[in-house]
Amino acid sequence: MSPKRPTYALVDCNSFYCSCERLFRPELRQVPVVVLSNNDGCVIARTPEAKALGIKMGDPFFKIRDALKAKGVVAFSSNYELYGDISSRVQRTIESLAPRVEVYSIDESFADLTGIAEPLGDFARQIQARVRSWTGMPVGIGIGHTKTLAKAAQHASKLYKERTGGVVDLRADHAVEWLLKRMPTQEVWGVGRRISVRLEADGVTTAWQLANTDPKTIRQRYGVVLERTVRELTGEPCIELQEAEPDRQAICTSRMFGERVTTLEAMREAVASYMHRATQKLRKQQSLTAVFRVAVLTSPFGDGPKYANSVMCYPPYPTDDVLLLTRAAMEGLEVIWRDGYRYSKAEILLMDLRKRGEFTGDLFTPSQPARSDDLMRVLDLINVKFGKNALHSGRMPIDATWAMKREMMSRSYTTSINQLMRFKAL
DNA sequence: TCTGGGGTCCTAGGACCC
DNA sequence: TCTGGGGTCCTAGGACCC
Repeated sequence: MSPKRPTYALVDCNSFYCSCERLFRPELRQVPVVVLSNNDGCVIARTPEAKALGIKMGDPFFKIRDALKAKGVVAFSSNYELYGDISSRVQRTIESLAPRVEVYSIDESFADLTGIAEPLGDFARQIQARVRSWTGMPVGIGIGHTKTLAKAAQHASKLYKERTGGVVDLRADHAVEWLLKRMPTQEVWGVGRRISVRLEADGVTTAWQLANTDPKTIRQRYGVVLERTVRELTGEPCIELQEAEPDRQAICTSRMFGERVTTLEAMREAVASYMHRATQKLRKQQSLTAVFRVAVLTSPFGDGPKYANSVMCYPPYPTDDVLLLTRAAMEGLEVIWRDGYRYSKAEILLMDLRKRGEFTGDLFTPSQPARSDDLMRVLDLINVKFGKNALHSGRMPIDATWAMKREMMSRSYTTSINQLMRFKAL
């Protein structure tokens, strides 16, 4: 084995959202905890204790509310401000030890361990211990020669936590074989429900069988994505580490309402609010949008009349000006709005994003005037200083009737001076 | 009453061009 | 009788991820 052979670690926070809540509620360490989606809709994170009680991902909260209470499960509304801040602390801690890190999601990072001194198992335990001591977050770590194998190793570290202490080194061939033989295809990174059903019909049920199919045949029957997965399972790297986070190609803000919207006026407020949020993300990555889409939808559930429609809107020039975009969105909304429905959701999708400067105006296509730039700069400065929604367009309400329901939300302990943790001396 | 949100990549097919 | 071929761009839809 060449010492240069690529080696990756996947660092994964255990039940991330739930663990964030537990950080500031130590009395819940042994108590089953779940975190709910927006509007307290359904379960999106569970501690092992909650899993053991049979609570499933996606269980609608209103159906299991009483059962949760009876079993002593504590439920939280999702608090993304808190999770986002804890996440960046964990990432910075990992980066203090590993030179090259890809932030893969809010609770997972890949680290490139190529060339790091053996034993790597000890190095991984060092990361684990430092994250625990600096942030309080428990993490599991998997090591492999490809990202897909590192993922599989991390999966095993969770499954066999007692034996492994949450660190699995899956570089040896016999270890790979042992694990993949016990791993259903659907647990493999990149194999979802649809593909696993088709694979099963082809007689492939374990990751080991998948690793031993002919990649060319897989490409023909399933496409290049699965082919890469197969190669990665055999130890051939096909997916590289992405250190720099690429700019988004589309920015979407869509949310269910806390209660149904039935008037155009309320829908205008909602669309303006979503545009406010979407353009903040847009300006953060310093892009301009040339086309966007506004959509309104009724709930797919229940037996009320259903309606969903969307419209593409074209601002006069690529822009990040929330006022201009909000006006255009209001015109678009007029086109698709129909009275008589109980709307459950609206959506803003900013598309055709361009970097500033990439777009060159000419005589006939103007570009954004400097006063818009100035105004947006001031808007963002004020909102950084006084909170995300301190300054906003007049269309956006201060207190909306349709706002998200979050009845069980914890404090923003780490990001708001008014919500710090409090102690009482006895 | 009440069922998440935000992304990515790939492919197929149509329009259009020379 | 015989009815091109290759390229690009765009869009819609499907699959996946957390």
